[in-house]
Amino acid sequence: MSDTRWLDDHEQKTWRSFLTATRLFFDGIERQLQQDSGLPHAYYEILVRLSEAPGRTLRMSDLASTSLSSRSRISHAVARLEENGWVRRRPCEHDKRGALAELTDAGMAGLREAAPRHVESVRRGLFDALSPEQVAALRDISDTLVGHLSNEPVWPVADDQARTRTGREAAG
Amino acid sequence: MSDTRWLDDHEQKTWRSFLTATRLFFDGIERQLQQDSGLPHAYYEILVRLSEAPGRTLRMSDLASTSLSSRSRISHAVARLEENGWVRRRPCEHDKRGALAELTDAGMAGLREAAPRHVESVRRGLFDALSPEQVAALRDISDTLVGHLSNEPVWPVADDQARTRTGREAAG
DNA sequence: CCGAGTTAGTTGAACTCTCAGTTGTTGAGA
DNA sequence: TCTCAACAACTGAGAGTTCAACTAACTCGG
Repeated sequence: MSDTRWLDDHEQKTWRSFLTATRLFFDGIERQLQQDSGLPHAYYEILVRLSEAPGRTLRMSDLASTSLSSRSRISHAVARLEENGWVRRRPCEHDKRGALAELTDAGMAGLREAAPRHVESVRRGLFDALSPEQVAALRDISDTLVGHLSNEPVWPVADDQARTRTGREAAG
Repeated sequence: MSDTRWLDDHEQKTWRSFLTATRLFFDGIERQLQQDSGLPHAYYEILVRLSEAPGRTLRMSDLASTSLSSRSRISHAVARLEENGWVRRRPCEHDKRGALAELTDAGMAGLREAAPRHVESVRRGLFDALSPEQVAALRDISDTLVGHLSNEPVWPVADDQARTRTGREAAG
C-alpha cells in the first residue's frame, strides 16, 4: 500500500500531457468521423479491416482480434452496420458456429467517401503538428508500447475469455 | 476530393501503431480502474481535480474545462458520484445559476484508496516500458500536440458552445 | 425596468460498450 | 455413441457519453 511507486514530478507532467494530448486528438477524430460519416471510429476501423481482407470478408472473431475489440462489441457493431447495408453476414461453411462478415459494395463506397476527410483529420491533428523527428520518435514509442502491452497479459481482455488475473497480485 | 493528402507508408505505420498502442494502454487503465474501484477513468479524474482545488471545490463548468469534458458529461458524472456520497453539490452564492461540486471526506478516502493501484498501472503500462529518452520524447510530443490542438479550433467542442466549423472548409 | 441574447447547468433520448448469460457447435475421451 | 468441456457468436441489461432541448439566471442596451 505505502510502497507505491508514485510518479515523480517529471513523470506526472508527462503523464498528464500525454493524457491531454490523446484525449484532444481522439475526441477530434471521433467527432469528425461522427459528423461527416455518422460512424464511430471503431466502426470505421471495422470497415477498413474488411476492405483489406481477401474477399472483403472476415470471420467475426478474426475481425474482433484485428480490431482489438471484444467479440460482443463486434456483434453489436456488425449488426448496426448490417442494418445500414454496409456489411452482410454469412454463415461459415466449415464451422457452423462461425459467421462471416462481408463488406458490401455500399459499404465499400461509404468507406471510400469517409476516408479522405478522416485521413485529413488525422494528418491535421497529428502529422502536421509534429516534426519528422517527432514522428519517428512517436513510432518508436508506439511500437515499444505495443510490444510491451500485447505480450504482457497484465490486463485480461474480458468477454468470454478466461479471467486470469496475471500479474496483478504481484503488486498488490 | 482527389487531392487528399493520403498517408505514405511510414505515416500509415506510425498512425496504426499509435492507435494500437493507445488503445491497448487506455483499455488497460480503464479496466484496472473499473475492476479495482468501480470507476471510469473520467470519474477518477474528476475526483483528482476536485482534490487539488482549493476547498476541494470547483464550479461545474471549471470542472468541465479542467477535465476536458462537456458540461453535460460533468452533470451526469457528478450526479452519479453524488449518489455514492463521494461528491456533494452546493449552490453558488455569487451566481445563482452556478453549482459547486465538493469532494466529500468519503470521496477523498475513496480516491486515496484507488490511487496506488491506478498509479501502478500507469507506471507498468507506460513508464516501465519506455526508456528515459523515450519518456522525454513522449513528453515533448504530447506538449506539442496539446499546444497544437488546444489552440486550433479545428474541431468544435459540442455541448452548448457555438459550432464554428473553422478550418474544415479550407480542406473540403 | 424590460426584453433580447448569453451563460450555467440539467435532463432525456439515442447510441456504444461492457459484462454476464444463453444458444448452438465442435471435438476429445469414456 | 454419448458426454462434456471448450468455443463462436448472439443477446439483454446496465452504465457512460453525446446531442439537443430546456430552465433559470445574468447582462446590457434601450
